[in-house]
Amino acid sequence: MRQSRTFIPTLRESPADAEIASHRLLVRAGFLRKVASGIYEFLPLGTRVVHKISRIIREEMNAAGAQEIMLPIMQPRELWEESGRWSKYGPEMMRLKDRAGREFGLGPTHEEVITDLVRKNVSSYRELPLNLYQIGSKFRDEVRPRFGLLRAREFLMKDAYSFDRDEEGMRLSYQTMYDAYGRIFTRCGCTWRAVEAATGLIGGDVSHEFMVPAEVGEDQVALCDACSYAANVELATYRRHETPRGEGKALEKVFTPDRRTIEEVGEFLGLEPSRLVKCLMYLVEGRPVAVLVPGDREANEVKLARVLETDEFRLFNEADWRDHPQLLQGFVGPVGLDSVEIIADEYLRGAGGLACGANQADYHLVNVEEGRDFRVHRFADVTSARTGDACPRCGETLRVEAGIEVGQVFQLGLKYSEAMRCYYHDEEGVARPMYMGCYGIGVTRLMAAVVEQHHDDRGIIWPPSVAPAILHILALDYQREERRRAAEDLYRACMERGWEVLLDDREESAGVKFADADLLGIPFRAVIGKGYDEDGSLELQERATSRRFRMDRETLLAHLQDTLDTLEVTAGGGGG
RNA sequence: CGGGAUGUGGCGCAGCUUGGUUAGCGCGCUAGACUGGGGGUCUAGAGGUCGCCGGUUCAAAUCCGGCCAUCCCGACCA
Repeated sequence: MRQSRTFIPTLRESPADAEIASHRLLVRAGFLRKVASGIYEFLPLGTRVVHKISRIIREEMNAAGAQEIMLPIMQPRELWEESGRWSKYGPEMMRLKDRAGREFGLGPTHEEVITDLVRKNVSSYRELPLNLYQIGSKFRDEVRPRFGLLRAREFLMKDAYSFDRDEEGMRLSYQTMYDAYGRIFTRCGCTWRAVEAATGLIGGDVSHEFMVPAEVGEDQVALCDACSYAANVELATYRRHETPRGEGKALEKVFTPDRRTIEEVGEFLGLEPSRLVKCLMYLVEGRPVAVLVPGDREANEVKLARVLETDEFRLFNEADWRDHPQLLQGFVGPVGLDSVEIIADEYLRGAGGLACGANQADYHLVNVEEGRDFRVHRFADVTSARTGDACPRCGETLRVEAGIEVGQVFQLGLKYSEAMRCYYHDEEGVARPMYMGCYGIGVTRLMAAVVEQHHDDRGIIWPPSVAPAILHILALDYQREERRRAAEDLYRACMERGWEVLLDDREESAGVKFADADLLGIPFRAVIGKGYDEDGSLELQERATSRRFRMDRETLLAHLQDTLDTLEVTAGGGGG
C-alpha cells in the first residue's frame, strides 16, 4: 500500500462523540467512521483488520471441523414464530415488510434459519455430527448503542451451530469449539478468561463467555485466583458470611420519621446496612412478590428470573404501588406480609437482630428474627457476588472485574430442534431430535477489544497477527532522491516476499509521518533518514516498545522474516 | 423509556447570558516559497441553509415552542 494512494483519513483531534480508547483511536487513525448511532463504515485499514481476524477465525474453525456457509440476513417471520422468538425477541429485532406485506426480521442471530436448513436436508445419524458456521452482519436494535464497536446495532459476527445425535456428542462439539475459541483469542493477541455464563434469549443450560479484561467492559466477572472458578456475576455464586443470629429480644416498633432508604434508616437505628432487610417489591406475572436481600446487597435479576421461572417480572413502578395501597413504599417489610409470596436471599435464613419496614408509615421494626417473626416461602441465591466475597468452590477471596464479552458458547440441547422438529433417524430408524450447540464471536467487537488491550496515548499498537500491515516504511524528506529510491527499493523487496507493508510516500514533514505512524499502530517501522545518508543504514522501530535498531537492508528483511515465521508457528500451536 | 448535555465550513471549538449590519479561532484543504528525525514557517486563497420547522421582533446563531440527531448516566439487552 502506498499511503499517498490509500484512503486513510487520520484526524489530529479526537472526535467529540468518542469516549473510549478503541472508538477514539479507530476513528482518529482512519480505520472507521460512523454513519449513524451504532452503525459504522470500515475504511481500508479497518477492513484489513477485520479480514485478519476473520482469517484467524476461519483457520481455527476449519481446523476444528466446522464448515463455512452463508446465511441470509433477512429472515421470514414464520421461522421465528416456530421457535417462539418472534414475540420474545421484542423490539431488539429489526423488522420490515416486503411490498406484499410479508414480514421479516433482520437476523440478530441465526438459530432459526440454520435449524430450518438442517431439518430439511439432514435426516440420518450418518450425517452427524455437523458443524456449520458463517461470518456475517447481525442486527440488533440495541436500546442504547454505545462505545463505538463495543455495542453497535449492525456488527460482524461469526456464528457456528453444531448438530449431534446425543448429549455426549453435543458436549464433545462444545469442548471442541471451546478449545478453538481459546486459540482464536490468543492468536488475536488478547488475554482472555472463559467464564460460566447465563444463556438469556438464546437458551440452553450450559454456557461460557470469553471475556477480555478491560475497564470499559460492560460485563462484570467474578474470578477466584486460588481455584479456577470464574463466572459472570449474573450467575456467580458465593459463600454467605456468617448469618447474624437473634438474641431472643422482643420485636420492637420504632418511630422512623421520613426515613426510607437503607442509609437513612441504618444511620438512624445505628445498624450496619447488612442488618437491615431490603424488601423489594416485584410484579411477577401480574402478582406482587417480595424479595428480601440484606441491605448492603443488590438483587440480581438474572438469578431471580431463574428462581421465579419466568422473565415476566419487574420492580414495582408508581402505578403498581398505587394498585397495592396496603404496601407502603419505603416501609414495606416481611412481618405481617401474609398475602404476598416472600423470596429471600440465602443469607437471611435463620437470621436475627434484623430491622425492616413495619408496613406502617414512618415505622420500622427491630430485633426481627426470620422464622419467629416472619416466614419465607423460598430461600434462594438472589444477590450478586462482589469483590471480597468467598469463592463458592474453595472459599478463598473472589475478585470482580470488568470484561468485554468477545465470544460465547452454548449447549442448546433440544430447545430449537424440538420446537422446530429438527430430527434425524438413528440406526433403528427411530426419529430423534438433534442436540444442538451454538457458538458466537463478535468479530468487530473483538477488533475493538484488541485495541482496548493494545494502545498507548499516541495510538494503536496492533499485535502483528491482526495488524493491517506488518511494516510501515517511512522515508523522511521524500523529496530527496536517494532516500526515496531506498524506500521504494525496500517496498519492492517486501512486496516480492508477499508481505503487507505500508509505504509512507507522502511529502509530509517527519513529525507528521511519525505521528500518523504511531496512530496507525503498524508493529514495525523502517525509517529512512539521516542514518541512510551517513552509511546507508535503515532504522527498524518497534511500535510496542519504541525500541530502535540501526541495521542494513538485508538484516532488516531477515529480522522481519523471523518475526513472521514465529507468527506462523504460533498459529499452529495451542493457546490459552 | 427516564435523567443530563450537545448540535455553528471536513474536524475540534468560541460567539448565545444582554438580539444589530461583513459569524470568528485553531486544525485540515488549495496554490506558491522555504523547511525536512516528532503534527515546521511564511504568503495568498477556497469553504458556513449557525440541526430542522414554526413563532416573537424593524431585526434571530442569539429569545420562545415543537421536532430531529448525537453523546453520557440509568433502565434494558447477551
